Amino acid sequence: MIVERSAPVFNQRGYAGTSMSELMAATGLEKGGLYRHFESKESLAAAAFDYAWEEVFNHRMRGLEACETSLEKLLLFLDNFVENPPRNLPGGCPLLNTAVDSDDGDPVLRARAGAALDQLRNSLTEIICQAQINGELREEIDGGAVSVIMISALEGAVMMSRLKKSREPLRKVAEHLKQYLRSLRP
Amino acid sequence: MIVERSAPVFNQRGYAGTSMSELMAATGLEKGGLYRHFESKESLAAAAFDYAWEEVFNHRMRGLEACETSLEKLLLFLDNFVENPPRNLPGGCPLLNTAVDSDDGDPVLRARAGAALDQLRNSLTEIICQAQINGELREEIDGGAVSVIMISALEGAVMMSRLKKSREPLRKVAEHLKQYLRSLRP
DNA sequence: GTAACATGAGACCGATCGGTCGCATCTTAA
DNA sequence: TTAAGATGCGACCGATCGGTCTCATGTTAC
Repeated sequence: MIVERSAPVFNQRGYAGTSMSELMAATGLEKGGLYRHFESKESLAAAAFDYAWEEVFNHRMRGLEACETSLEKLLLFLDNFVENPPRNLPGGCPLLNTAVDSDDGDPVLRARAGAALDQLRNSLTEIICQAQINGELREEIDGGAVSVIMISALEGAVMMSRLKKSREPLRKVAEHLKQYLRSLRP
Repeated sequence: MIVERSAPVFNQRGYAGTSMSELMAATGLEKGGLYRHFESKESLAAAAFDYAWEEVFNHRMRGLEACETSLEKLLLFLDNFVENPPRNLPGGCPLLNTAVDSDDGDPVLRARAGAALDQLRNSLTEIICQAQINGELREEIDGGAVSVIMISALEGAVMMSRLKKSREPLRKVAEHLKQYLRSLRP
């Protein structure tokens, strides 16, 4: 419950921008209650990120196992990405937020973000690889490069969409990526 | 000079993560000297962002006026983007950093980031539009959408490259965008 | 019933936060 | 030479920071 209620605060305000008193307000606990379960603000932030990322990752992967083809999985992934994120997790993508927040700072959070990126990249690469085996995508394409391109474009679009408070950038990028994936068919 | 020396600190550590004492150390001034020229930390951060963005924007646009065709301008823009950024401005792209930092927070910085994004998007859209007039790109493509796609992919790649401390994502994305632009020729 | 443990409150800590202000010093122009 | 303005120092302010500790109150097992 502490992690669940802290995650949105960290995700919206960033690590340095979040104070223990805000976490006290969000959880309804006093300082002693919080430090009973976490030895530091940093370890709570790490746990909150892990929780937030799991939520977001599962949301993006929802329903993929029901797809008949690997290409459909990739298209559904794009739809999931553009769709409203879990409403209990405002503040945008935790991976983007934490990566930008920590890339010159906290090594603990930075490592968490790096692991999350690896997980996402590996998942996409695996689907693309399977699509190649199935003959849905050309054999000569580099699955790793395609997933880097997809993730970059989507995360950059999250930044733009949030800054402009408009889903338009995300939609345009997802549409472009769909077209791109179709262009990779044999 | 204050702005010049403060900009890298804000860019690396973020707004909330930067303290006045760090700015004092970076500028060599005491607190009184700083507040003589800026009424608050926020107004200094805004000035520092404007400076940082101008540096980065100029760096990305460097040499474009010497290109013979508009398509060459777009390709040079991509090369500039991937190339090492101004060495006096560590911490990655100020637009990405400030957008992610402020999208749920400080409205002053948020507005600055929004204006920077508009400037970049308009500049690219204008080049694309000119390329269409020149017959270098097909007429039916949406220049605004293409610039959104380019910026999204590049900024997302900045996040990945910085998190992984590797230029590979940026290079892959730039290569993909070059190929994408070529596919848009008549 | 009671001993052992888990949980949380909240007073307290030194350090640091962003910000103010009076004063000394420097620069400039007449 | 000197008056006026510009500049910067650094002590100082109250508030808040992350973190600790003691003590009271559950909760559980025997």
